[in-house]
Amino acid sequence: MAVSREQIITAAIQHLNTTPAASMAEIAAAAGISRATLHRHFTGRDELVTALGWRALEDWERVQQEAGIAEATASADPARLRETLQALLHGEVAICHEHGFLLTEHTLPADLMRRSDEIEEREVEFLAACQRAGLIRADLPSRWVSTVVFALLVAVRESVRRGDVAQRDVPHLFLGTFLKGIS
Amino acid sequence: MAVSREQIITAAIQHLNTTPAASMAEIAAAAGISRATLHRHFTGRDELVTALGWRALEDWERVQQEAGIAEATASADPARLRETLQALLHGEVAICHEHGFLLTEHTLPADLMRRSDEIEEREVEFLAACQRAGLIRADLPSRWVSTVVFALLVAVRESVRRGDVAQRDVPHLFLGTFLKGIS
DNA sequence: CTTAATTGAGACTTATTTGTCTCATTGTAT
DNA sequence: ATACAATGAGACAAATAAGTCTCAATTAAG
Repeated sequence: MAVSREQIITAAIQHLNTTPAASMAEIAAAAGISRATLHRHFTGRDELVTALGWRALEDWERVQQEAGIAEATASADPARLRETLQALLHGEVAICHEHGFLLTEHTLPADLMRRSDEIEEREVEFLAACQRAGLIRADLPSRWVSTVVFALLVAVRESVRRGDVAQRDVPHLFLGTFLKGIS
Repeated sequence: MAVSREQIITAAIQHLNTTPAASMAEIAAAAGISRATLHRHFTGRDELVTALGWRALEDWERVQQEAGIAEATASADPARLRETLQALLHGEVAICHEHGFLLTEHTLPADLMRRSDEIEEREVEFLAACQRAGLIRADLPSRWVSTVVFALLVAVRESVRRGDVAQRDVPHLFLGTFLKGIS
């Protein structure tokens, strides 16, 4: 049966998450296709990794949209912001396992990075709205809060990978730690 | 002038932190020595990276010892534990900038990983003592707390690298976020 | 000053990976 | 059944980096 481009991307993400330095041959094998076919879909490794990057951004943006952060930011309504924050963080926990490998990639094209900055910027603005609404301490730089979210997702990823915490406990631990800290 | 093995290690750490995929030639250039000399000190890339790993563990353990976590853990004295926790976290913030590149290395030898586990275990035990003393919430798994520390150090690293927060604000942000969360 | 050790520069081989190409095979649509 | 498209397998060249070696130059020690 034919393996679609999207399926290749999915398989590549999964494999690169466990083996970030995998060769094209390994990735092809992981996707269940030949190396030649992989090269028919993606000119080279760069194009493949770039495609994975765009997929990651799509997922991230989808989570933002499904949570409705733009509308919540505009509304400035504390109750709505709280709901949206919950939804956003839950969504991000759900997808964080797939995109950790991007941390080690340093050859991503400028337009992808620009898009990434845009999406992050939207999140920073949302978090700033949460701060103005009193949901998040106002004495912290919004960008720091955003980076903390990102870092805690790294913690989630690591913990699950090592088996320290059960997958189902993760959202609760994550949210609790994020909001209330550890003391 | 002669460049010592320790100096090479230091230079290699600094360079690999900005360019994790650097070749031996690049590392040699960064250390100000020739490729041949680099190979006289380290049989191969593996041996070099392993040496960097040991250096990182040394630094980590030194921070633990200077903070005195073993004694504090044994004492079970809340006041002492609080002091020690502060010292530990400050020390770890100070060294976290140097060892981020290890995240992308996957060829570290078993004995190094074992040593890493030992040092981490000591930290987990210390954090557990902090929990028993009421400094840290007892409803969180100690290992999760340990991973959160690690993750927040990632956030510190990222924030400083991107220039989002000033270096001098970092310890305060880090400690505040860790202990009290963001709400 | 002389000698020994260390280093730098560069040539060289080897290994790995990438990217291209060909051709036989498989699967599918008409 | 036939023709067309996609795939798999493998050969091949090019690129990159690792690792080894030699030799001249530099440095340090006596």
